[in-house]
Amino acid sequence: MSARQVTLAEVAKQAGVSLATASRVLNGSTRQVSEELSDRVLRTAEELGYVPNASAQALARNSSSLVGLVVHDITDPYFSCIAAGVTRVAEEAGLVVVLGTTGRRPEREVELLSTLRAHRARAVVLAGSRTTDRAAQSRLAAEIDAFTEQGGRVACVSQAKLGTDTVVPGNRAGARALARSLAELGHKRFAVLGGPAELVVARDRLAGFKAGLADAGIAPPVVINGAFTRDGGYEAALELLTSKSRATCVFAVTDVMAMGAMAALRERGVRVPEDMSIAGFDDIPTLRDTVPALSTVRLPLEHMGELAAGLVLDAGGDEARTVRVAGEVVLRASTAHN
Amino acid sequence: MSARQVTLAEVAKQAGVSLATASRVLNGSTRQVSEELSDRVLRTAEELGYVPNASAQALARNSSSLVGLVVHDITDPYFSCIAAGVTRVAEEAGLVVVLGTTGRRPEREVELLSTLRAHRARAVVLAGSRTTDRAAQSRLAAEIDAFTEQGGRVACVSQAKLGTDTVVPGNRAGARALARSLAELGHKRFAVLGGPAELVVARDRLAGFKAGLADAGIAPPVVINGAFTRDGGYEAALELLTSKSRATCVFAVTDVMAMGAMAALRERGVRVPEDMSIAGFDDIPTLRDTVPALSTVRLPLEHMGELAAGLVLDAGGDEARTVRVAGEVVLRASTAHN
DNA sequence: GCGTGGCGGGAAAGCGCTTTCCAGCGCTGC
DNA sequence: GCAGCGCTGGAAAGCGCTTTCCCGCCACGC
Repeated sequence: MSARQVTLAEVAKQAGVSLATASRVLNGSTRQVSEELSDRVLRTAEELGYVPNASAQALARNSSSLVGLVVHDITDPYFSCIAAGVTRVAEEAGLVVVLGTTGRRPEREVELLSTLRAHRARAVVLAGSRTTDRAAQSRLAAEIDAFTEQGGRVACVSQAKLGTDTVVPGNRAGARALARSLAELGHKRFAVLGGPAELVVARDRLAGFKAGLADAGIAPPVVINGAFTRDGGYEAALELLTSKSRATCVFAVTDVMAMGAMAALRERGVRVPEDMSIAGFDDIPTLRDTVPALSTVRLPLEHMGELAAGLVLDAGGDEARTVRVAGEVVLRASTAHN
Repeated sequence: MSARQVTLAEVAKQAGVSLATASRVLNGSTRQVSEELSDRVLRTAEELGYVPNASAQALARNSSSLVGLVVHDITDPYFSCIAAGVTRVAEEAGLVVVLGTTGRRPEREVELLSTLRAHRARAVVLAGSRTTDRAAQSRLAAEIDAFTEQGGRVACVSQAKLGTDTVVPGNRAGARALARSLAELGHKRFAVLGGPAELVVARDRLAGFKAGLADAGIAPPVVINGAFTRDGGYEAALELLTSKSRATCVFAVTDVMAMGAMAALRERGVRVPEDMSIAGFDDIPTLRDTVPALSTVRLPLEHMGELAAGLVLDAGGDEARTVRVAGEVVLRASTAHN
């Protein structure tokens, strides 16, 4: 146990070259090394099972191979899809992904960013949805500044007015298009199961949906806010049912909430789509096999993760770049004509 | 941009103390520092926005705060649940989780382990399912040895004869109990949608299921192997249907495969559970709202992640420890009396 | 023949921290 | 009164690497 790790110095000594030469061979510096020495070093390194000490490299180079990924909840398929995209790109670039979960606590996001700064992470992707809480936002902004000051790059997925690179899904436009499509099905009275009022994503989707209804000349929807989770959707749907609303179609601002809502409807004997149509947002792959199949707005989540990682990994200028990603309305069995 | 990072030396100088003292104050060494100096250091550190350089600390202490987590596919809810458990425990312990995904390629697992070794990760949780491929296993074993040699700890989730700490779900026992429960429903002819033959988890579940059927005096099931994914389940179910098997109940070795299978059945007009009962394994939370609700064997996935992280984080002896986790049969609407 | 420049190799100075070792000092015990 | 001890503070030696700087060597041109 605990045999000491093989160091570059040992490799160099064994190969009969200097530390500098060994280093140059084993990490591909700009400097040339004669083939003979190079071979010798490579061979000894192999024999000894040399693995460079990443901390030492990071220290000497003043830059690490870490990329941060901050999500609210990795079990939420929305985030795990994005995470998959980010890790794929990062791993291809030979980088290592550090996963941080916030449990939706803004202060945790700040902590994580600070930890990542301590590790001199090269970049970080913030996949959490921004809030409108001013205090939290400004602390976060300060951390982000500190992080970029230090030479790290930051990208956000979803709305962010933080001056960072951003991948922006078409929340507003997608929800608006969805509303119009649903209106075309003949529905006149709508309800929306919204997320927490301070979540920008939730607000955008709600606003977009309202706009779409307005486009179609339909009265504004009943809005019920719940947590941004399956249970939030469940509770909100129950509330909707007890409210005696006469809505015939309900839009849950995420697929996950829609699942909860459908469970609630089912329990109360409300049939989908016969008694009530329901639509979600995101088009979570794992949920595509549900019955009735959920109408939704498809977002290329994994691709969004890739895009964010791409933004954050190529140097880019000082300009904050924004990549827009469109949502595509997908009507399935959970919404019917009315 | 790129303002130089505040170092301990600057803090020390500013506070008028030595480097040693500053270090002692800011990281809580065993040594005492007078309250006066301590306060001064703390205050200056705060003022300057000092954040210790994790790489330098890791180098000096020869141990980092990184914990590796290796999974096949983070979008698979099985893994994302485990990941959630691991990250929770790690974060509580003040550690940082490095996420690696293998895409089910054994060599990638080895690579990741080597990277984690380079980073002097303190520990790693391997959540991928072991295979029976001897070559791959031995390379992995070598990497694991190298890792532990260097002082790191390794834990596996699910079967592993690699001499590491392990969290073992009751795959065999769970599947066996499930088979008996299904037999009690009156089914006589069974089919199993198994995973790839070399996956230990898949084999165990299959073996357990067979044993359970034998217990009930029922003929062995038709077995169709497919990929360990939703699509694998879908394909396998199609194959089952075209095989003209007369099974009335099918067991998919994972919930995710069961979802694919149900989709296939639905497409072919086979009603669940009227025409065919179906059961899965894992009890993935995200899938609990599906209709018909899936009968399955519940595994406390998130808790398993916590257990694995726990094993790998408390020092423990040299003994490889094993924690067994029981599966609990949960019959729901997808299985009916026959 | 000698200055020049390019090139491969090595010595050594860091990178930012931890930790050992030593110095000084105020107490205690005889 | 003094040796001895415990305690706090600082100097300095690393930790394992990268990279600058320098040196010697070998064409080459005049």
